[in-house]
Amino acid sequence: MPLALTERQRTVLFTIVQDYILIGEPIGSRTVARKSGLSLSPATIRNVMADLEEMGLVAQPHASAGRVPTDFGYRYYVDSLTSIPRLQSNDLEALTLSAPSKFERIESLLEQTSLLLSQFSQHAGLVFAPRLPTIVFKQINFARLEPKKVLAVLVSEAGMTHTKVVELDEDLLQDKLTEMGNFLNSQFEGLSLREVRAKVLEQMAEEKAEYDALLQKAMALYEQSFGREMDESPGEVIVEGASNILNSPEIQRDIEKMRTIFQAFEDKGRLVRLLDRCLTSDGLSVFIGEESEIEGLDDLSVVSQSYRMGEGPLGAVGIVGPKRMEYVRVMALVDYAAKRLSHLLAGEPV
Amino acid sequence: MPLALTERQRTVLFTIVQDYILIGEPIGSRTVARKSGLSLSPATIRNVMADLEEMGLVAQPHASAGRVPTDFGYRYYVDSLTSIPRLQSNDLEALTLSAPSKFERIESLLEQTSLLLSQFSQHAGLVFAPRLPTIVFKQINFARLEPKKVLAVLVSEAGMTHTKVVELDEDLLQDKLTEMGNFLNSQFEGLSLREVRAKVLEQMAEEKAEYDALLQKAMALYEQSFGREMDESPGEVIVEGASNILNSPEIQRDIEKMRTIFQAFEDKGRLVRLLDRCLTSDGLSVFIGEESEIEGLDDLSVVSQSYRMGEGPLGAVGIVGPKRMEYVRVMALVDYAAKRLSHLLAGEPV
DNA sequence: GCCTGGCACTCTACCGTATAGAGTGCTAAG
DNA sequence: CTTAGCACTCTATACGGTAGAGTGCCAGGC
Repeated sequence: MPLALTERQRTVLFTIVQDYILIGEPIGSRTVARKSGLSLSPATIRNVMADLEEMGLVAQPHASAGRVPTDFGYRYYVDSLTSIPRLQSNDLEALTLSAPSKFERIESLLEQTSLLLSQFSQHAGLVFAPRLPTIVFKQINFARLEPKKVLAVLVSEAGMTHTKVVELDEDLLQDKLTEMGNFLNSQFEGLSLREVRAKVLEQMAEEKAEYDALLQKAMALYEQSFGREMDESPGEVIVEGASNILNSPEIQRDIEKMRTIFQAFEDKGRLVRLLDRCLTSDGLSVFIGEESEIEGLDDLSVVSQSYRMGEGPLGAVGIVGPKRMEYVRVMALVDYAAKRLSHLLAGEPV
Repeated sequence: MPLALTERQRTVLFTIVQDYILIGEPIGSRTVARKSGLSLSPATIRNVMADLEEMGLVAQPHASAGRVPTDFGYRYYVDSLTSIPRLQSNDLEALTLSAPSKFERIESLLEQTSLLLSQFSQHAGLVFAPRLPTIVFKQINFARLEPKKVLAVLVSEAGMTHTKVVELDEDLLQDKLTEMGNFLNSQFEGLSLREVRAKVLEQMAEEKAEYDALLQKAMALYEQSFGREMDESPGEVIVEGASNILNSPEIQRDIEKMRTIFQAFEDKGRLVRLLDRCLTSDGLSVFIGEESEIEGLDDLSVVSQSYRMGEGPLGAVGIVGPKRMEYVRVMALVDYAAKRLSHLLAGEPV
């Protein structure tokens, strides 16, 4: 049910939301009367506000205070934005100046993106690194660290590396390892790791005779290094500017809440659950309060957008801040950052 | 000047320090009289305390409060420990149960170590990853990402990888790149990156004719990827459990201080400066308050110890917490973690 | 000469009260 | 339907008084 509001009710609601985002204190009828442009008296506004409260869109912290938007109120406000906001020209200018236009390490590019988001929004920046199954195989190398102990290094198309130390039953010399690497490279280049995995399992199930022993072992070695990893790997999250959370007064009041929030930021495994929800929705996602379903973030909002390389989405970028964040600006920032990141990864100029 | 205290003064000071660490509130003469074992009256203790105050070892928050140790007081206390404390048996037991005894990725081993330190100390855990010049060359590989764009992947003896995207003047095919990698591997294996660098510069200065063109290019490619990096690279720091800082009441009172602390944790570049000081001292280091000379950590203490692989120290582990941390236990924890890490890296059983 | 009990003093933390201010809901009149 | 007016409620702030903890100092005792 889309919940129909009259024009007047919408205006009052939006005035409350926008002013509360700006001021941070409950908004009274007097203020709304002045700022809404409705030329109505505070008394009339009060009646409208009572209606909005009954619908669950606003609430009062205590009996004689002004109104504050509820989660539902924010949701209605955000849903009313018909298109993804564009950046203001001053933001755009500042961003083109300070955002990186090339990179030497993809990991630091992701980190810089997170940092940039946090600096421009004054909230916490969030970047989900590409997850193992979605990345595209470029090259694999093995290095013999000790007898029977090998380091597998996988390079993705985007230029990220993933490593794993593997213990072997037999001791393989570096020459053999290099040969195995070359073989795997010839077989797998350009496939996603999901596809690689399927191919490996298929080959291993087939007649052993088809390949010679070494190549069979190469397959097994790959499976041992990255095959299983794919199911378990929690994925990486890069959080920057978490301390900005301390700026918002509603958090400052409650130390216990602060602790929970910082713990949530530290527990990457928990955060990653957001990634899936963002990737499936395949657009700009806004999670208000408990909508994120992440323990500890129930007093915050998350805005995120996926970035891509080639066909599929790789990961996502986002901003975490208080529920009274400037949604319009933050949404524009996140969307811009995701698009820019996608371009950079594809090697296109920005 | 070693500052000579009478036996009685030492006892009173230590009682104040230990009790304040335990309780967190200013300690009065009455309490000291009871707990010090000195069988003196509070009045006498008060005289001793006045002496200690004059020497700058203790202070009163306000005129009619008990005494609190000053930074200097903590320093005297820590310096009085003649040897590095050993772990209590219950800690040792719990640690052997929950500490990892093998690892699949060195990066996650470092992370787990940081996490372990934070969990056992209830403060923030700190791990400085090995820095570029100190690591030992194992293997290098090049992957051609796009025309004229190559990813260099360096594997260290310990099994860490370092990557860099390099833009080339000419387009080199993967075959050539592989050949270049093999050549560099044959030249450099087992050298520290500092030594590698010296060798590269030396070779490049020599007669160009000595090597053929490709190998000359290989040297240049190495220099371009990791040569310069060595001077600039800020080094990596892994902080876990920063939210534990919120446990200490003296921090909770001052939101502004909290923000500064969290910002310090986020600014890895600033933290890394501690590493140098810890490596040069080459033992267990304790920085009390401003001694760390890190902006934002002036109300905290840092305990750290270096870990090693082979001859030289690689990096350091540590704990950051309030000045009234349990120094004895924390020092034992940090020392144990560093030793254990060194063993694991060397492939020895623990 | 050192130690100790006693005492006056100081400072904080806490509690209750009073007050100003903001904002509401309701009612009655335009 | 709108609005002015009014009584009511709740918060935040300031103020004063009190209990408690701890100190410094002094005078007397071992």
